[in-house]
Amino acid sequence: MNEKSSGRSAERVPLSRERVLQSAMAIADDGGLAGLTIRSLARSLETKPMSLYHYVRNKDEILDGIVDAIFNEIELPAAGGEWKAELKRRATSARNVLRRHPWAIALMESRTVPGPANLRHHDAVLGTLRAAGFSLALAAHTYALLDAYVYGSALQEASLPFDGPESLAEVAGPMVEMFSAGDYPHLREFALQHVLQPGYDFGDEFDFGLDLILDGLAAHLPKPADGVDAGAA
Amino acid sequence: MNEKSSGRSAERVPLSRERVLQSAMAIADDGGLAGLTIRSLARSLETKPMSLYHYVRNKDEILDGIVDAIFNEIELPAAGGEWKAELKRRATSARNVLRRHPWAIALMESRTVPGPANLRHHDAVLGTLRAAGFSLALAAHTYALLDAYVYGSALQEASLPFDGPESLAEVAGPMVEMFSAGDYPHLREFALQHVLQPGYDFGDEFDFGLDLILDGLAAHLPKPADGVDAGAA
DNA sequence: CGAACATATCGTACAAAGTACGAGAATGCT
DNA sequence: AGCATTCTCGTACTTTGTACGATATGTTCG
Repeated sequence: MNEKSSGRSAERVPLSRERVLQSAMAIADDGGLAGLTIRSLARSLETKPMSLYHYVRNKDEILDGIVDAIFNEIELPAAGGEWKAELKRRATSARNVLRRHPWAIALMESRTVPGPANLRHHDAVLGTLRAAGFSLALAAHTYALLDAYVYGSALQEASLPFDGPESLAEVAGPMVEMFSAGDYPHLREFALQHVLQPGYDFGDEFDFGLDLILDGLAAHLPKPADGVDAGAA
Repeated sequence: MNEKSSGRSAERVPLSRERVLQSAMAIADDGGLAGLTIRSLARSLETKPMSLYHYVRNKDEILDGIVDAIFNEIELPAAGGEWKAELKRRATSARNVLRRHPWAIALMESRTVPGPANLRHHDAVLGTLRAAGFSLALAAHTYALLDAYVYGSALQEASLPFDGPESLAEVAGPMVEMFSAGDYPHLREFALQHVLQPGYDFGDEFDFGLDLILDGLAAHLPKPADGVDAGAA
């Protein structure tokens, strides 16, 4: 009746590259990148460090892998849809993903080899833009601008010393006092009169910028051609 | 006639926190963050690892220190100047600094305690905005948007697998072939028809976005009041 | 001048990390 | 059953940050 030693061993899911990457993400999610070590990863998979090396070449490959997994979580824009709505959806999704996995931002800089999910992603966005009539040049501008904004926003949020509107006061209060000496008058005003006011949430800033950018881009499109008909030619 | 042992020892500049940080930046500049270790730092200062600990508490303090040094290199906007020009100057300067020190971007995310240069910087930008008539709310939006864009652009450039328009071809050529299989058709078109065309330089994308953002912001200002005179109240 | 103290240097050593090497166990195929 | 392939992991080496405490180098005061 026994298969190997204990009945428990039967339910032991076999190791796999997928499981390794999944576990790695889970660890990074709640311990930061620093908490992700080969040893901690092995522990969480109930195995030993060196066993992992059968599924990944080295730690860098794990990092590349989880960065690409991130791209898989971001919603792709639909090629047929209205470009502004599609881009907004995609940007918002990307931003939410990066909020959920703040460690990914730091990784993006160091991992220069794009994975398949990353490529698929870029391709879909370009497809949406081209279908909407963006020239190649404008598509390039758009892509650079939007992505910079999304990543930059994520970077900003990740480097804030607080996590949400609640914990803001805990940090900002003491901080304001520190520079009540007279340095940083504008910063002081800004903190006291705006940021620390009830209802302020830094997270809300994202939409303002996103809309401003999308509207600005719309103005660069040759002809919306959404009048009933322009008589044309 | 001898002072200590050899005449050479006289010209040995004494260690100091400044020199430690300076050396750290130099090492990071040409070896990346990974090249910056306590030992490599000590070597470059011609001393021994443990000697550094008299000037900094630990490595984290070094990292905080060089991040703040980065902010010192960014041009501050003048409070009196025309806001758009001032913001553009500052954004361009920040972007250039981050290009020169790409490692700084990765650090920004992890270092959550702002240094004095960082604070001074924020204060100056806010001052410029307020002087130009930005409400606190609009100033917050502006700051978030512009910084996100600048940092995001830097992040993008840092994660490119090439360094300039020249080395682009070396990397992109093989890459395009890799997905000539039929996947990523838009990416392929984009690369072949646009990015790989002579004259394309990703670095040029920055200005497009910056101008778009600044123009968009201008539209949010209550009244330029730059007509000869508005009769006013 | 010398003793006492402060400041700065650094030798030694340890813990935590990535991973090379190769032995052993498990599994599949004929 | 026997062999080959695949997977597991024990051991050990290297690189890192840095704790601890010893030395050396001024500085001050009697």
